Amino acid sequence: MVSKQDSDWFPIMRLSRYFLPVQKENPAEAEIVSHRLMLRAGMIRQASAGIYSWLPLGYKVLRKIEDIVHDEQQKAGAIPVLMPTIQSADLWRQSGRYDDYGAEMLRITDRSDREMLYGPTNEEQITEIAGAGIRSYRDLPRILYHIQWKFRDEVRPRFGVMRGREFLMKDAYSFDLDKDGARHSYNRMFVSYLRTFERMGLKAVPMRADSGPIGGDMTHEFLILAETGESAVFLDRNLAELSFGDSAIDWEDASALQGIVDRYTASYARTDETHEEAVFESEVPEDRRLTARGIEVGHIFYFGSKYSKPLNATVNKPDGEVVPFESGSYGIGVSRLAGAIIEASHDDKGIIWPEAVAPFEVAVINLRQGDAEADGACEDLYAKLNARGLDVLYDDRDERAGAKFATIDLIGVPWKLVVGPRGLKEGVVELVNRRNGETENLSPEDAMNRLAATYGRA
RNA sequence: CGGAGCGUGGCGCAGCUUGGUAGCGCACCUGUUUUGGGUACAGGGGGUCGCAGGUUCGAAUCCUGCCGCUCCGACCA
Repeated sequence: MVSKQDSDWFPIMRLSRYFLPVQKENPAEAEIVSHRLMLRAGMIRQASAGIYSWLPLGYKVLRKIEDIVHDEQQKAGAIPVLMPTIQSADLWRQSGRYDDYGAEMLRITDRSDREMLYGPTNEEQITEIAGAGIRSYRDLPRILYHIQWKFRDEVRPRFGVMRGREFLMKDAYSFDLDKDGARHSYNRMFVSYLRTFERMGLKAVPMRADSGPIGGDMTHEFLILAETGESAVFLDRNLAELSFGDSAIDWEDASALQGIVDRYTASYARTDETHEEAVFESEVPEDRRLTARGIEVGHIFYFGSKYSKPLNATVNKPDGEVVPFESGSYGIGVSRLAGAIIEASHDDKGIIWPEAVAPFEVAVINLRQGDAEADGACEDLYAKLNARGLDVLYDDRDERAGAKFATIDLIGVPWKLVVGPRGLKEGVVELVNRRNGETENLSPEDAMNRLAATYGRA
């Protein structure tokens, strides 16, 4: 488990002083459940088509998702950088994509009539950076990544942040001397993705992607299984049951990584784009054939010297030969994940956040605001939970119990600590699990210990 | 890009056909009441009716143009 994040950025919170514009009614424009819930829970507000502001609650979730992605990228050996959103057209002319990319690319001219663009992706830019900074085979391999806003002028933005025009993406780029090295880098990212999504409480399955003009087997999409997914997916049920748990990984051991990748790619798993029914039926026994829907949250591919060649990003080999980098790129839709997690985890009351990405880890609910005993007990719990490193929201609004439960359930806090005069007379508070509704009456101390243990805090 | 539709307080909507100076529910404010899963009553604040032009004594309503947004389909983290 991650430790409580960024407490300086996200100070402890009591709801009476927070900014949480929740709505009782469904916005008319929101068709899918994650979009509806994000609007109702006050996570986002639309600025224009496919462009959103992230309000405090949504921003907090986004940051928690980012934290996990950062952590897993770096564990896998990738190095963080930050490239600009605005790029010069020149680089894109060199790679030949300035004309190829078409209307999806937002083009801008500055005051000197220079042609600029709001980056839809960063292959050109990172290749230029790597080319300038890496001269020798001794400097390889390297994987650089950043998490940055992208803009793609989609013809039809929809589904809230699931397909916005502006979106936050983690994109990593690998640089290797040869194809074997590139495969190792590819496998690092492959395994990193499995861990990343698993940590977020998601079941993401790698599926063979359309390899396009480059060809080869080194391209996979990672899809979360969710009823409302955009793509139909076909897979061996066994794949959906694989998991890492806590097992350690030796990222430098190329053959070990290859073993993991092989295990996850041994069984049939494809989207409707590459699906072949005959192959599906011959490779997967009938009782293991799973047909479902999925949301694409990651995409990795190897593209060799597609960019290094035209951009002249080269490196010296031991024998003095000068060769272009062998590269791949590896994307995770960070802002999309916020929506995708909700698609995969909600009920009719609202969002059910997996603990690792929940905006708040526990909500203290005061059933009788203004009652001296209840107020005192809540303040005490609030202070102590904070001191123990838990991300706690105290619902201290002067509202009835029902309104508090409705709000807290809507915004999906995984645990509720329910405090009222009645329970306090017996010396207990209620610890309620959002997902299954299970309730336990515990002493305040026991309840806090239980929460700390759940989140791996002292 | 092809097809359909919608813009009226923060949200959900009615009013438009048949022009007469804007209404309902939620939310918000005040008071009373209530208090262990969205209390009840009373009072109240808030809207250039997307924008511009036109017709008319008078336009949310009719006409023209523009802008914005959504949905279905083809394309993508």
